[in-house]
Amino acid sequence: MRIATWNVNSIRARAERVGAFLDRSDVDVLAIQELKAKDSQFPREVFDSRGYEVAFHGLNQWNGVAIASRVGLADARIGFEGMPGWGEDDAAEARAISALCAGVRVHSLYVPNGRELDHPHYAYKLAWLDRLREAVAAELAADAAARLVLCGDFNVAPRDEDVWDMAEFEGATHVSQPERDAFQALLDAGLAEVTRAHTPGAYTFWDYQQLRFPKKQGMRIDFQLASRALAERVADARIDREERKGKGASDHAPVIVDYAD
DNA sequence: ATGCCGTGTGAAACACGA
Repeated sequence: MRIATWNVNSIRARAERVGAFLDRSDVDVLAIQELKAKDSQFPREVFDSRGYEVAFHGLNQWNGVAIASRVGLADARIGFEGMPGWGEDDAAEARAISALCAGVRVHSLYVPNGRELDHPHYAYKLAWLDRLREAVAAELAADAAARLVLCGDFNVAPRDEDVWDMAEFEGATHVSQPERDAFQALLDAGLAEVTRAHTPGAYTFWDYQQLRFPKKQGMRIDFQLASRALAERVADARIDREERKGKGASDHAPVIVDYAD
């Protein structure tokens, strides 16, 4: 089974590109982040016309997540147990959705950005990651052999090599120790990051500003974290860097993993 | 060339991203 994760930065602006990606990439499941659309605005036809079932969750112009599958899509769940909210009303944001696809619990996650180290959004990000860890731990405690994968934009660069120049990130989010500790804690809960070993030195995101892509100044912040039972089935992984090229590209590239049946 | 920020809202300027 081939599973991809991709922060598309607007599903409406990227509808044609997403369709073209499905046509050429032969993915069975696509986890999508940053829809930037509410449910009523979601372009179902992109997926319907290609034989993909799709579950999506969008509340407004921010965030938004979806899962498309051509190998079955059942028991879609919005959010996760204990997911923190944000804002004055502490409302849940559209940052998590999961579904059962061919026996695998696939999560599509858009981890909060954090904004600045002293911003309330940073504390929100850390709490969000910690509650996610608890939810995963509970899921694996119930079934240690569960096949599950956390796909998404984690907004954390776990290692120094995951940014082009650490000097550019002094005092910045994404590389701070608490964020990296939170990411590691997710792994310690019983998950393995399965893309890095197959894509050494690669990035998944390049800022639109400052010519980051042609300068090869990117970040590795998009991952697939698989449970042990699924991680042992990984055959290959790649990052579709071509997708970042040209007019109308998302600032993130798709991250694709092949799992043996 | 991969090329100097993009998307949504709403109709100018701002929120948000990382």
